Amino acid sequence: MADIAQRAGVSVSTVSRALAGSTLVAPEMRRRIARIAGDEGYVVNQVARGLRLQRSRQILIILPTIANPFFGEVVLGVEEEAQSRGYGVLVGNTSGSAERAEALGRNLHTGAVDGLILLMGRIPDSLSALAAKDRVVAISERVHDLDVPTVSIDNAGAAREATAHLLGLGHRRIAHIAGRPGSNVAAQRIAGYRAALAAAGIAACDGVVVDGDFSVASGEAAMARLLDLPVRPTAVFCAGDEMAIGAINAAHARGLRVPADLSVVGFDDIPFAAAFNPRLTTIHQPRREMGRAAAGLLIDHIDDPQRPAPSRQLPHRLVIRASAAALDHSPAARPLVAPDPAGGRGS
Amino acid sequence: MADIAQRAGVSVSTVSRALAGSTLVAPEMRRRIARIAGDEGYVVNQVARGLRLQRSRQILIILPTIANPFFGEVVLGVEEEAQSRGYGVLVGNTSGSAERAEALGRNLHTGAVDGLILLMGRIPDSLSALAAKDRVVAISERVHDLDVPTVSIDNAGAAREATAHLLGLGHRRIAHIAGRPGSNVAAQRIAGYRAALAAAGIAACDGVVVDGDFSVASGEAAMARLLDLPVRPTAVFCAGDEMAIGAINAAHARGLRVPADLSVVGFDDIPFAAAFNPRLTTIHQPRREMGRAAAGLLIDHIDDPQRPAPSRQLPHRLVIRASAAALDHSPAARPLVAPDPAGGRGS
DNA sequence: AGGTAGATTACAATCGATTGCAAATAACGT
DNA sequence: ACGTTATTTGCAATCGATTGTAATCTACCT
Repeated sequence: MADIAQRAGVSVSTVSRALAGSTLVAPEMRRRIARIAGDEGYVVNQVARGLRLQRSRQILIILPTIANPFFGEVVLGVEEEAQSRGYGVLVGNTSGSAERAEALGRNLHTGAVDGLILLMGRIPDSLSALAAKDRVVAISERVHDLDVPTVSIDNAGAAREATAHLLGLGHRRIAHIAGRPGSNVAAQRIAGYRAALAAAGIAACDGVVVDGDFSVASGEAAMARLLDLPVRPTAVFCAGDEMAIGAINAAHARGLRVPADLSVVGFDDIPFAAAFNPRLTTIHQPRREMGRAAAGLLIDHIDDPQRPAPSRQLPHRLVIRASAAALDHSPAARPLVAPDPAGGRGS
Repeated sequence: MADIAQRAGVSVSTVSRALAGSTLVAPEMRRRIARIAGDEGYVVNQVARGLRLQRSRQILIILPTIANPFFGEVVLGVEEEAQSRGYGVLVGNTSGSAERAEALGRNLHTGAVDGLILLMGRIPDSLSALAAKDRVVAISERVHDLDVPTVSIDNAGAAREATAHLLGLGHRRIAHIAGRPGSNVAAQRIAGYRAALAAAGIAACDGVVVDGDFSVASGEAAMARLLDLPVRPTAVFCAGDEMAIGAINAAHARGLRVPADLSVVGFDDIPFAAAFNPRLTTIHQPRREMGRAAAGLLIDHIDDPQRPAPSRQLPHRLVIRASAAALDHSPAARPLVAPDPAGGRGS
């Protein structure tokens, strides 16, 4: 910038004002400076600017792993909203490391970013202190039991709806493969599942809940355990699509057909849910909208710290595809080991 | 920091040195300052620090979309290496917007980050100038025809291997669903596919190439076109797993069984490749290693700008699973519209 | 011609760290 | 007791911007 100032024969303050489009600098001079800056390939140093202004116009999304397909579109939504309001978005991956989460969170204190969006429920205590403060909003998972504004869906209601769908198809022995113990949303989905069974007057002992951790492998393992039960469930509601996929694969491995022998309902409607075979019946979360809403809340609050960010709940939707079907009461149904007429499955 | 200095009755320079662990400050004083800093909950302002030192110890990964499952583990690899060398990692999503890509790239100039890792081949011209410079490495896709150090696999060789696998299973009419036109890796994979056919003495006209764009939908559309051909291919090699999944779904929609009626080989070995039904035979890319290697190259170069970063090629691996099988020569095979004995597919 | 409002531009402080060099203090030998 | 060296600490400049206030300049009015 000093370069440009010298070139234009003015002081750096004038250059700064000219580049900022201030009316305090003569229009002709403004054009001249803009031209020189262009020629020089000058770009303002955001670090210096950030130091002076004490803000970066950047927000940071912290998530456990970028590999989780649920997050992709959430990030997109955040970016749409942020961009339209002049903010940039960065994504930080903790890989489950508390240390890394802490390092990322520090970016808020150090002025590198103006706000934080958390896509995880478990955060190190050092971050709690931070999150309790300000300029932080969460998506999907409530952060511990902190009072962080959260954008989510009605997880219990959605789980109730998913289970009711299965009940409506005639199923009575409906199992549940739950999310990671300790997760808030996992608990809410269990509660919704139980509520639906109770509302249908089904005894608790006919409902079976097995814990998973949202991964394909955990769904497979959980399903294997369910299939070993003396009296096998005819349907299973999974707290995540990956676990539903794992469950279906486990059923296939036993020669069971989905949905003919076993109905499966997932949760999240991840991008692959519609491409999987069979196509997954699942609860759709408005991921992009959730991202937008969270970014909106956060930026509102950054731009006007007076206004506290409220929590928001967005509508979900049951998407009926092909992995859950009406219960077949014929005696041939539900064989212990189903024949596999297609012959092409598994290996 | 001034606070701490006052509290400890020393100057800020002493505090700075104490916190940096300099031997120039008395051990006792160092402990005292560390304690006070801890009590105050002080964290150094990285923006100010970055301005003074002209480096941030952060690197930025720029990718087209975080939703692409290929990238997840690459990012993990980058993070592992970066963390072990004292660098932080941020991820920037362009969503295909050149404007956003440019804004992200500027972070290098402005000192917000010390280096860039590009996971995309197409970058705006404004970024080209930048990329041509320094402190930039690419993964997988070569950047335009710029001389940016690149970490990749032997795409042509891998494609040749995949096609040879199909040839080895007895297939002769092998189609190819290619990646996005203009993509470097797509072109290399086409070349490898052609080379394999040529080496097997198969006339070019028996090879059919249809363009896709790496998405599930494009694979589905491409396969539909291939199945409309007067003489249908018995196998297809897809330049990406998502397209392979789309192709398989298109085949199912026509009542064809995979691999009984159609063999499919993918590319990338994305996380879902093993969970899909049928499990995908595909080329595995060492994603995590690629991330590590790229980060290593970049940081080597940042830490010692003398040393130019070389390109590196990592080994790939053909993973044989269940989506490709030996060609069935029986007359019943390859019906125009296959019966669907399982009855549970599609909807 | 003198004065003044209005338009431009420059000066200098500031953001929060780091660091070379000078200054102060302590320890020690003679 | 004094000079010398070793150890600590402080001063002040620096990184690259922004901005309140002062200074300068222009032009116009009387």
